[in-house]
Amino acid sequence: MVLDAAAKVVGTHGSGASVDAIARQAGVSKGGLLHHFRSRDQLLLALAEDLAEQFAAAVHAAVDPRDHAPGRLVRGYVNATFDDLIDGTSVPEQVVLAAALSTVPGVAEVLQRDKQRWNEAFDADGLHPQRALLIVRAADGVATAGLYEGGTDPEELRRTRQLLLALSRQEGPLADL
Amino acid sequence: MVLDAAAKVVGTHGSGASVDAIARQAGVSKGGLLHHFRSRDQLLLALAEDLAEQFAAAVHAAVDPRDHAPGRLVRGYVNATFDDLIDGTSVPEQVVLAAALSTVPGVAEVLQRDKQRWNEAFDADGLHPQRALLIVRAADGVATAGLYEGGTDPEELRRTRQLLLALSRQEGPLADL
DNA sequence: CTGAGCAAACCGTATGGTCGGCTCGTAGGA
DNA sequence: TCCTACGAGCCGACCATACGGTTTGCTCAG
Repeated sequence: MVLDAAAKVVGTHGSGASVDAIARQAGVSKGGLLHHFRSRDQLLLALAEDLAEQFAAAVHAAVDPRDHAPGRLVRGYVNATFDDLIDGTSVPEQVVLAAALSTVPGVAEVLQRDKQRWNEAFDADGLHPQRALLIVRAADGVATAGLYEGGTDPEELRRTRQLLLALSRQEGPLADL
Repeated sequence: MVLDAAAKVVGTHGSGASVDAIARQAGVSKGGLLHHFRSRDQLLLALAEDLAEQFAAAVHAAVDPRDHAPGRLVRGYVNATFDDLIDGTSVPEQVVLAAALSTVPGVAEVLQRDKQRWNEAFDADGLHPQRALLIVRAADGVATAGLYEGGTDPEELRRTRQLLLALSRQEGPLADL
């Protein structure tokens, strides 16, 4: 798809990626590309929305259908994040993309709305809010950190994932830890 | 300073910020700016290095000199992150910058080396490695998340900070939480 | 007098966006 | 069934502008 090509180019060349470059990667001409997206900014905006959608789909796909305990969405979030972090590179790519795109007009609002939706979903997930927040933020942090290195130790990733999952299976506040 | 101006422009306009724009923000001409930095890429590289340095200085300044217990550096890291997250906006800005710059040739290596140094420093901090990792990644995640919203609830930030600090004052593995 | 610091004009190139035209699938009339 | 008209999708040439980097020359401290 066109947006996949855009994601690849923006991921490697930053938010300043040229329409030419994206079009070439997508196998179309610049004129053809701008026939679908009125302008470069609209293209990047569509990319941001697609990104958020893709990640949400990955999370919901990672939720265990047999899991009905509180925190199931949090566990899906953690698993989706770490899955892509271990064998693919798509999540860190998404982090770069989100950050790179955050300077494009309109994208900040999209990301903000998306984050708001996540917060509400976590609130409805049954876990103590602070506990859910800590777990999700830690997963975010691991994904962000995964950006800067050639690849984190897979064994460490596995342990961290297990720890976060274990934390999500307890309830109540974290204050007494 | 010139790099501060560069940080501001790159933070708002992305890694594609023009030399002109940075020069104007810094109050010098493009020619004058390129007199100090051979090229645009060198300027952005210097910016990345300065960024890493500034953050490291903030962390070390946030370490309580009377604190000699294991995890003191982790606590400094947490405090530095949350301090800037609450009253300034410089840390989220640093996150945007790091991500935006990560596509600039050479910057990825700088950030990677910096991250490696942090890992070593945390290893020498006396805390159980997995515990330190969780705390630091959670702080990173909170900083990253702070990007997308107009501002997280300060009270929630305060509580999260206290939680992370409390976690850093216990020792041993986290498995039994 | 000299050289560092800076400004401004300048150059070739790359960019975002527009435009005329080409191709082809298809609706519809005979 | 055949022919025609049409419109969506796409291409490649084109234009004005903005870009990175170089060069020239001014200013002023030592």
